Amino acid sequence: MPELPEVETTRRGLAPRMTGRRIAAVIVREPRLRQRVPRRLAEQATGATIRSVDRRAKYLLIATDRGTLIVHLGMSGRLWIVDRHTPPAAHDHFDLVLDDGTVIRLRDPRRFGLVLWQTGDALAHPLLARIGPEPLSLAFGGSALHAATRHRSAAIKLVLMDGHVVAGVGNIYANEALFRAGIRPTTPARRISRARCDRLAEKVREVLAEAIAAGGSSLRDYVGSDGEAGFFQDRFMVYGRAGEPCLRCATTIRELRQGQRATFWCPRCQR
DNA sequence: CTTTTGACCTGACAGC
DNA sequence: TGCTGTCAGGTCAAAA
Repeated sequence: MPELPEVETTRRGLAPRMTGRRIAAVIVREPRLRQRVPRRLAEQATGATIRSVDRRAKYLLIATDRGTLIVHLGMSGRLWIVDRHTPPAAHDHFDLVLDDGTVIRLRDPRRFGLVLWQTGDALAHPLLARIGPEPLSLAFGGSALHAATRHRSAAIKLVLMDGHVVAGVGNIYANEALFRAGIRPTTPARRISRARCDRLAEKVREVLAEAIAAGGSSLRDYVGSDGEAGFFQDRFMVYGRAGEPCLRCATTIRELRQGQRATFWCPRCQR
């Protein structure tokens, strides 16, 4: 379900409701996520006071005075606020109950998500330590992208989706950024000039920022932490539009497979 | 080191 | 209606 804009939308919805609150209870109904939910999570986290709710790539970092709860939504996860009397439904694997009665609930049918606990520096966790620069930070730009791609013969779209090159660019926004940059997704990464790296990095930032401003994209059942749907899906130029006319030049949008993921592109606008 | 492939898991949907 | 096959927003480990 969620790419970076959806995770950021979730973070923004949760942060004001969670910051400063104490964790009153931790309920694990199904520990078998991508990694097993730590057995001692409840005893470690209960009673901790939440300092902040942050994001690194697509990981949510709920920092407390005792350690950090690391949550990833995988493909189908969603983290939202429910009334404390809402009975858990199917796939509601995890609840965080706060001292004011707020319940933060994780629903994840496919169980590709994660709930982990890390004491000390959360960013030192093995899953986070080697992630590339945040796309919306100053550390990412044409210069960084150019440097990271010089020895990569793989297709630019695959490299863009490699979290060690740049954090959090998933399938939808990789497709959309490449369209905006006018770059063919199959181009070997090392063949992209510095000028085009500048342009591509700029378009990655632009499309992510626009999607965050729109509250993310609501596909299938995704909604934000407050239950509101995002609406960026209405602005897709290529994603999911195979066979339809390009919104810029009317050429038929094409589809191919790269790394077992669907790629959509306009053969005229992207070269 | 990089690249490629398969694995994890459930639900929705198309086609028969 | 039910079966089968395919696909889905992510990421990692293993093999080449």
